[in-house]
Amino acid sequence: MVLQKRLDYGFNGYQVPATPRATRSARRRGAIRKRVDDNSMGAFDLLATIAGKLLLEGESSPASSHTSKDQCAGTKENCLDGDKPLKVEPCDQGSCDRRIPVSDHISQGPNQSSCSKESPVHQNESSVMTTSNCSERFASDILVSGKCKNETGSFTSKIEAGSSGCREAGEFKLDGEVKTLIKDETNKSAKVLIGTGPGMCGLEDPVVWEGEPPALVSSDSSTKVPMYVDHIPQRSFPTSRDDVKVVSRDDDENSSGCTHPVTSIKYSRPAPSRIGDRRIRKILASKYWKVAPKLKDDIHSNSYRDQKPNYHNRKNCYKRQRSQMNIPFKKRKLFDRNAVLNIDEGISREGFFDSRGKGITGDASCSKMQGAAMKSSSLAGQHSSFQSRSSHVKLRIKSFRVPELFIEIPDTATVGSLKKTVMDAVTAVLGGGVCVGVLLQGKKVRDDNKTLQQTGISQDNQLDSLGFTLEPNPSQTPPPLCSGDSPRMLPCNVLQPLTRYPSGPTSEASPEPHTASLGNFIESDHDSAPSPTDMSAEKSTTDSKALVAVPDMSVEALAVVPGHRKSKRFDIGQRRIRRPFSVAEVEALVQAVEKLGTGRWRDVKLRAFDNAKHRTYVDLKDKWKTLVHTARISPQQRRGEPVPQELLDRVLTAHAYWSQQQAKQQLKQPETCLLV
DNA sequence: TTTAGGG
DNA sequence: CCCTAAA
Repeated sequence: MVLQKRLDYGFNGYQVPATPRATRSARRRGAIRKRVDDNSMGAFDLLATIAGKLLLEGESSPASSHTSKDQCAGTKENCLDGDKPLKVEPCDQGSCDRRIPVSDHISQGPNQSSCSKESPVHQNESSVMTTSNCSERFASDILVSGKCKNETGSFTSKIEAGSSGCREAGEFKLDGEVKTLIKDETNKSAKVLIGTGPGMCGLEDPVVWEGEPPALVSSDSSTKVPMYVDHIPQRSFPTSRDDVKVVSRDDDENSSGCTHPVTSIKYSRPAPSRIGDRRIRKILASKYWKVAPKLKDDIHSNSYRDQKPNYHNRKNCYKRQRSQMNIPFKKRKLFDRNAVLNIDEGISREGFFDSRGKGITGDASCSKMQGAAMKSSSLAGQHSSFQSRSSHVKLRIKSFRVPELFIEIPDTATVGSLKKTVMDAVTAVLGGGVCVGVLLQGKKVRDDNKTLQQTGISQDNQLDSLGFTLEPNPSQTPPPLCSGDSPRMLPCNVLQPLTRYPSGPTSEASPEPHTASLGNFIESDHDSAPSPTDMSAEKSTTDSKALVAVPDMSVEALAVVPGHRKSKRFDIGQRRIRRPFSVAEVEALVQAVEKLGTGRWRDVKLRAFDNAKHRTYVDLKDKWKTLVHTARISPQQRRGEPVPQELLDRVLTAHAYWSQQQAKQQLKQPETCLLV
């Protein structure tokens, strides 16, 4: 029996808690999360190998600072006109390398503050700080591309001009495929938000707004064929765009929770980055970057003087970028925790290559994964000229496609903040754990251990068909082969983006400005949000279609992986996004506690937050704890959204009441038990 | 799984 | 919010 006594408590009526549940059969809590970090990955070998042999025409990818600078300038000039809605802001002239231009821009937006603050913080945390050129570059590129797209026709030409300069610099370039992109846009319901001006169209490609809750699925992005600035015959692989679907966890869902005024970025990649929590409302379509990094034979050697410095810079950049990322706290945290290191290192040297390699544990896994996660990019590898020495293969990668990114940003955000957001997203992707995939004649080369010779990559005729892809971190989608848990994956996880849904369970919640936009998503709160897995699957499927070359694998991989993937990788180590309780939620909580008392959090949850999946009874309990604390401290000491004093008073009253009750009950309990 | 608390 | 010991 359960004894419930009705107390006279003034409130609606408190009830004595039912008999302690303690009696319930105890369950084993067993789940232990273990986090495994696995460094060992062989996958990367292949890349490394290639990288080692790649010769970059230009300079090393890291591009010397000056080059980068040039590039920026070039881009700017060429691509941007002042009038265009989006301007690419090149970094300040010389300073490009040093600072992230974006940040500068950002200043305008509310975000800025956060950014600035954060960055330092991160730095401290990570201990790594540096300016990065990279970020800037990316940003600029991206912007440019977007712009380019708008302009389309003209665009191309412009770019080229610019690009030429850029290239030399060895920087990344974007290509825009106008046509394709446009199409995509069409397909997508999305609208470009970013640009305000009519001219904004360019944005479209880059940024797509999705009407739907971002969390879920991005529409399949159509494949796009990247154009290469180079003019080189573009082989376009119709790679599918990676659509990334953001997976959101239930928990993450509510956007309302998002407090970040600024923007949150989600990584499109399903991958496990722990980093991201953010969910995105707006999507940036992935863009293609062009990377014109040039690698020298020796990775080590990249020590060409210039390069070397670059190397460092790059590394720094990445780190910094991370630090800067807007990514919500959680994300950052994740980053920090995880594996930042891994990735960074890789990148630093080789640029993308490394990073990926590192992240990826195994090639095979990667490829598979990639399918699942995103197919990311097609490689633009144009042609590689072929080896001068018998033993070396020269490859020139003209562009990389960036995985699709989802970005959430308030309409009120400034262009500068948008830029930054995009940059951060890109950075996150890169830094987070992009994997490099190698395609040969459209097929993925899975075996990392094979030599170029063995794979045929070194053959002249093959070079043309050699492609590289940037893939989301596999970690998310562990290859079927790997046991789900396989430690390997973990490393990848780092990257895994967390997505956050904007929607707040109880609509009431969303305090944020975005809210309006988010409003649509509210439902997503309720878990309606598709699971990442699903998304990935779909996406992958789509992608696969799009991708001519690599289709099967990806599909398969997807198919296999999907189900499990999410849960595990995702969860592992992932910290839920912070979702401050809204006043309405607090009110509901208080009311429920008044009625049910403390100690019955499950009931409270069921009663008042049954539809708020992201609020667990533990959360409610914790919230109550904090409410009690908050109620006891002076208003000046309180932080966050102010809770009406009235509620706090109720909290104290109820808390006192139930505490007393509990005490009584304890005394009586023995009897009760007997009775029962 | 749920509670209860510390971190 | 997370993590965990206890129940």
